[in-house]
Amino acid sequence: MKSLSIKDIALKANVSITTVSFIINGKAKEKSISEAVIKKVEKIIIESGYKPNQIARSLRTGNSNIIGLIVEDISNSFFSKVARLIEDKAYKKGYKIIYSSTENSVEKAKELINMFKSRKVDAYIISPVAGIEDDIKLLLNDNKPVILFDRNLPGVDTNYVGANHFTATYQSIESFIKEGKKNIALVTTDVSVQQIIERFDGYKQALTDFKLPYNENLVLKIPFGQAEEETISNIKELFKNNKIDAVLFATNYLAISGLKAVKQINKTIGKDLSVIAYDDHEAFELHTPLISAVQQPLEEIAETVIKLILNQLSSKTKLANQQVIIPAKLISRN
Amino acid sequence: MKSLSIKDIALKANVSITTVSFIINGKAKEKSISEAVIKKVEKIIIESGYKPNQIARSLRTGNSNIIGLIVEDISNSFFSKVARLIEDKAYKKGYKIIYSSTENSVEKAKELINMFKSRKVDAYIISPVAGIEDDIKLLLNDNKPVILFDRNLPGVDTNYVGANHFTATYQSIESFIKEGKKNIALVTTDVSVQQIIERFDGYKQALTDFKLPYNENLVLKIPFGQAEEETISNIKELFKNNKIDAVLFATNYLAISGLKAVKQINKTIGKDLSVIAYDDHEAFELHTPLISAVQQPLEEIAETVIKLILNQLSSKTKLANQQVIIPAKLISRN
DNA sequence: TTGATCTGATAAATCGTTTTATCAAAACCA
DNA sequence: TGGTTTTGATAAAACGATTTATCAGATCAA
Repeated sequence: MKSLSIKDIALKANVSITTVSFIINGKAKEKSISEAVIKKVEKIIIESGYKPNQIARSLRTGNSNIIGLIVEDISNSFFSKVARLIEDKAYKKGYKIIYSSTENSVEKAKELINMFKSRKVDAYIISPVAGIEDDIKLLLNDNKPVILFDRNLPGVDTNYVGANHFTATYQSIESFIKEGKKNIALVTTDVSVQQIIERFDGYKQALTDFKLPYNENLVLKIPFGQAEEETISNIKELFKNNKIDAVLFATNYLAISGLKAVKQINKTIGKDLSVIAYDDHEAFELHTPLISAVQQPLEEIAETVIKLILNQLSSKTKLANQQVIIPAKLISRN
Repeated sequence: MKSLSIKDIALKANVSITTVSFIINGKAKEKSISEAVIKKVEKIIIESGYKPNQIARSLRTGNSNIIGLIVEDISNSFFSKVARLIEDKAYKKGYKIIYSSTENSVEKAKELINMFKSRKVDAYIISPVAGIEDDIKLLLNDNKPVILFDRNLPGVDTNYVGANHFTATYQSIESFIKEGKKNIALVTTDVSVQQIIERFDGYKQALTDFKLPYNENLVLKIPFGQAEEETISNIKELFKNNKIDAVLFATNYLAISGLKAVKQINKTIGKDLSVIAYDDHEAFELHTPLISAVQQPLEEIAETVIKLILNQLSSKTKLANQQVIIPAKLISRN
């Protein structure tokens, strides 16, 4: 059951391999192949169901029509939704996406980059972890388009698409304060990636601007990858040990654990406790009461990422790097 | 910035390309290469950071160490979670996964299979749509391992891993009946894939066995891919036009839409309306009241899929096809 | 001593494309 | 007419690995 090669087609059509190749690649006109030959070869290709071997093609041309997408965790709904949108849009332009999760491990991220590199992907979309700056610089030296998204990597000069995490966080805290809240907690993760830091900074800045004291006991940093039960018990501790009347969760999975924690202790969300989650989730629209959330414009992020990539892939000259900051918006569900 | 090739390494080490290749592939002993040469070449490889070009390797060997995973929709949490588990497990065995979504389109599914085929993936994990039977048979003829999961394809003789949808549905309906419910609705989709049909059959069989009439007005089939607002309004209609005291949602996203619908009309889940969702979701654990759900054992499914694949990849002879049915369990959260 | 086996290594074919260089014949031009 | 350009097509090199066949010299067995 060997699959057909261009050679078989050439044989059947009684022309050379070169001719077939030109026809396949739409260079027939340019290379002045006669109409009759084009027709004949095309007919044979269709009838035989011949599909060019992409591996051989990639080996020769050095590109693959594949874009590599590296995210933190494909099972997180934020990433899976963005991935799906990116996939759709890329697909329409003839590009395929292959994705993989880093789980925030520097080592795995490096391995993935190497894997993609040895597969000759044409471009990279990366939600990076700190520590892979040099690997990314290598890609850039290699003239491969690299778009960072969701979080930037200070020290790497490339394209970035992300939401305005600082402002969105600031506004969330501001809204708590305007409700009259005074003891505002932040539940975040311990990974030091830029978007998490920005969220932390937005929190602190809002407190300062509105003349509330910053109390580090109200900031809980959950280790990334920690089992959920432990996270829930950490959060219960937080509430037990402190007087808290509002809480911002810096990621949607933390908010989910947090809501479970709140359920287990005797707190009711509403008057005595306000909650905002960062990154929306179906659960928040269904929760009783509804949970407010900071919503990143997924569609717009995906669209921008793809646009930047395609621009670069189609331009022969190196384009100026762009930093696209897209506003995130607080969806108040009170 | 050309990347290094095996030729460069051979040159530097002053040996032949063949020798380097043997060393890279661990055949040095077998091919009786001297210890000294092995050491020298390995040193150069490490120092130079040489990584073999996988494309060239694939072209020559015909395989890729890549497994293709085709799901219905990667942004559905059931699939993204299974995908992530499969990815982890495959990764540990040196295989990479590339995934893509079919969106239940026959055409897109065929295209994806072709894309994977022309990339020479070593094996296929597919959550199929009806209509791609012939394409799958071609893969099998080609001696590529194919594992169907989540839903089987009658008429294709290959491996299958999935939950016992019939029994789980039957038990769900049975539990409604034991609560004393008499007007039990089913909200499902219009796609005629096996797992959906099984769920439907389980529903009907349970009604029959417990001597309840089957009323087709109580079965709502939502077109796949329909906008959520419309789904919600369909479900509201269902409740408006019928006396319903229990409802089984055949997928988690339908359950989410359904819960939103219930929220909008004046129904309260509890005494007057019981709800079970098929496939669990974070939202159900947080909902007030808690929502019961049929939980598929994701970990076990992923584990079994990978095991079947690896067995086949490592065995030279064709193994007998296996149909692994894993029990799904009803998590009662009342 | 001679033929056989082992040791250590390599040259060259191969995988299936794309692309460059080349060529013969026809058409054009002055 | 003879030189130049166009037309229509091809042969062969290249991409970067793996693998088969081959080889010279050393060792061994009888």
